[in-house]
Amino acid sequence: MNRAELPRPTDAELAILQVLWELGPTTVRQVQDRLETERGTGYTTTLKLMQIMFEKGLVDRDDTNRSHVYSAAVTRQKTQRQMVGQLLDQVFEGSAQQLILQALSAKKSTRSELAEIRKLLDQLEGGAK
Amino acid sequence: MNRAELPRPTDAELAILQVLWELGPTTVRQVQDRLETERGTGYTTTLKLMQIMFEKGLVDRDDTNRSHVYSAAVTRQKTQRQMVGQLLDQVFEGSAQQLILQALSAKKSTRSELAEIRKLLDQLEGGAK
DNA sequence: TATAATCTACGAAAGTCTTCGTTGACAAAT
DNA sequence: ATTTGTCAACGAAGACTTTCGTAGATTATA
Repeated sequence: MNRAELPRPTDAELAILQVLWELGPTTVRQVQDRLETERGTGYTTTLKLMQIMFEKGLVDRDDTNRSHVYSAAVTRQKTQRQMVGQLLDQVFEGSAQQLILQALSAKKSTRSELAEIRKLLDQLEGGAK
Repeated sequence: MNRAELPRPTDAELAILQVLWELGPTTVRQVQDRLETERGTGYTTTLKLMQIMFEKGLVDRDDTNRSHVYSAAVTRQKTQRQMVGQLLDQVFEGSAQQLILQALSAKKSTRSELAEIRKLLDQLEGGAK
């Protein structure tokens, strides 16, 4: 079991992780094709970043074929937890409510989305002390 | 009205902003006294950071006295909004619900805190389409 | 007044992040 | 078989971040 704490992904690394999370195991080329439109960076930039991410342990790599196949070594959920936790410490003084308030105002939610959150609250209320 | 988009504060800058938000206008020395315990950095480091933040427009400065008095040029709320928005884009695919779910699981909330969130949902439901 | 303490300013070092050019290996096309 | 295209590897440049030492000015103290 690897319990070593992985570093927080940088901005460029997160963009790559997003693609890996969405597509599953893919080559640099596939990631690059996706990022080129939204980031406009060159192929070797993406390659280099993914190599660095491999060294950091953020991605796994299958190099049996000439085109190496990369996959995320951290789950989206774990990364979400890590970054939310840090954000709570850095700008919310640990107040989850304040964060939730900002999240709700940052992006207008539909009625059904609000209902889902309400459902979530119902579930949590069973376990809250 | 200054509508120019300010850069996202770095980690060290956020630590300083936290102090400025809490104490209001203060000197470098006061910020440093607060940060020394939790960060262990020297005085000139804090000074330099605050000078850089002034150049970036993240803080204001009153230099009428020899000890300059700094104050946050960005509100905590605005910074929260900025960082939550970015986090939503970077790791939540824009889903506020997912972020809220993680926020709730990242820090156990009490029953009364959950009730407050519920109240907030009630308010929002008036305006949701 | 002389000494010590405190402050700003400056510069630079060390680390990280992002970018890309170049090279050499390998594969595909002609 | 030669040419063309694709890939990983490497190195390095440039920007940014964080750190601190040193110098010079100002204030406080002895």
